[in-house]
Amino acid sequence: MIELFQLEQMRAFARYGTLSKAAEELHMSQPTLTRSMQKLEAEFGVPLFTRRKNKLEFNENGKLAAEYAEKILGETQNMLEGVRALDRASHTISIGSCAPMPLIKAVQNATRMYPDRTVSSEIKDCAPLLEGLRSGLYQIIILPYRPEDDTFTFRESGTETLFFALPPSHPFAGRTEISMKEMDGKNMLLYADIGFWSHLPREKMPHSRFLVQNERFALDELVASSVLPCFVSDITMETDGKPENRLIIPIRDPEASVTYYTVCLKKNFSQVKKLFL
Amino acid sequence: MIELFQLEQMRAFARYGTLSKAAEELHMSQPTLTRSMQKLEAEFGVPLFTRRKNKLEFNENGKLAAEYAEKILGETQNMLEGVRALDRASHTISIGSCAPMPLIKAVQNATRMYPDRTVSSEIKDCAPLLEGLRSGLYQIIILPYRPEDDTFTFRESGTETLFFALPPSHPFAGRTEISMKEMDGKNMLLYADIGFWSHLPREKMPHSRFLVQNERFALDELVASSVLPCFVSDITMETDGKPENRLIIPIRDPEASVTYYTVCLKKNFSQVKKLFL
DNA sequence: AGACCTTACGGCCGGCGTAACAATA
DNA sequence: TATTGTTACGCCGGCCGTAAGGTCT
Repeated sequence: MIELFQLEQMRAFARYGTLSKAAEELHMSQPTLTRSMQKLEAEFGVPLFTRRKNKLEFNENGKLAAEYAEKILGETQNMLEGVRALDRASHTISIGSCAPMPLIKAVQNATRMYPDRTVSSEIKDCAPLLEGLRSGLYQIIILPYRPEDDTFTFRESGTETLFFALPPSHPFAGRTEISMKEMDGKNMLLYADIGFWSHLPREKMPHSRFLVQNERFALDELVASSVLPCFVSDITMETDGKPENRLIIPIRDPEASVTYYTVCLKKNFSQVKKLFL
Repeated sequence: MIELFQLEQMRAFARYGTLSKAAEELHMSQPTLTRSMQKLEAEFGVPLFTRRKNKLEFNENGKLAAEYAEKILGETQNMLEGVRALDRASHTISIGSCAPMPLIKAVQNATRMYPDRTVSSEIKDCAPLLEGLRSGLYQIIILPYRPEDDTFTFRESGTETLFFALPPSHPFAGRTEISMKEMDGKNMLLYADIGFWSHLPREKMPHSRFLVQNERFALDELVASSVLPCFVSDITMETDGKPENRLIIPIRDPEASVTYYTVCLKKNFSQVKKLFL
């Protein structure tokens, strides 16, 4: 029976041109390779080589065989990688979210429910989240709205409400409510990784400029040491506390308050129901 | 390293459901198969089976691996068959012809020139001959006209002229020449395997009915024992002789005389030039 | 002389089958 | 009790590397 190792030897010969070189690359003795190729030829039952006294070359049969060998070895590699990837995926819980705050809770929950699995997570816009859920990239995703598609199962999983955090010196500091339109044109501090939240201010406050901070630390420093307004939410305040010297003013726009939904494929619900808070 | 034999064992297990059955089918002991699958699993580095005390089953990894195995083994089979087919083709000279008479000479010549090769031949219409030549199905073909395409090399290789063979009692028996149109409506004996020749009478004599004989013997018998006209050619008369009690009358139509051309792919000419008469 | 392929020889390891054991239905 | 899968054990064959031989550049 032909074996993969022989095909690998044949490939090495095809690549390096001589048995000597190939044997060296394969870390085996050259006579061993000679015998192995003879055996391979015998298994095919047709000549694969032209033999001149001290020169071995593929004939047409051999060239064709080598092409097939390349393909078969490639497919074998695919098999190994594919199966290992599947195994890995089955030990990983992958969570996608539209925003960071609900994700934190979801990851905590997943880690508690499946302590022996790896939990990976990422923040994306809603469209790629839905696509990723369909393709199996995520086991569950967190959206800021109810999904319509009935291939999904979902459950409400909390709300988040946005506020302006203004310095006491701000003209609007005394207000009980502010609309985003009123704040349009005012420059603001903004944290980079806020998922779908990043769309809202840019849409409603097109004349404002947002000083986007990639580092949490940098943002906190600037909030503390500047009078630039920024956003907070009820959840960030619950976890990180209210910023010092800031007044928290509700936002009138209804979009400032969202309900999150944890979503999975209906067919996978039984496997992932423990992930639903 | 994973070996094909292991993939075959895996496939057998996938097909027969238990190691015992699979081992039996593979003509090996069952403990051997147990060990082999353990080793395979180790080589993947991930579990492929769920083990209950006396039940072995594929898990999801194993199912995926088995799919790949199927594919790889199939490709291996293709390799064997493909290479063997190529080898066989390289030992075979395949000749296609539009008509039987020039083919006889061509086959004789090929057998003489390449006594160690198998010569295979077939009669087809011109279109499939040209296609077959392009696709490598034939090394050379014989056409009744010069090919135009300049990827071909050709050489004139004889002519063939058709005649009517009439019984002495036939009204036209005294003529020195007859056109096919004059014979239209008269029923005739016709041999089946005459290649492109079979088109000509049907075209020029649409009102005649042709009593097609598949057997050479039957045709000869009928020619001898009936007064039905039939066709002969200069070549058939050269090899088989003139039919008894028949008058050979030339056909006026120019299509009754053709020149044959032996054709090969230009790029193959050096390999097959010995086949050109 | 150096590079290359093939054949000869002897050691050794890996895989095989038998046997024994454990669990299930 | 019959079937199935796993482990233990000892044997044997096949594969390997070394060595030697022959050919070509």
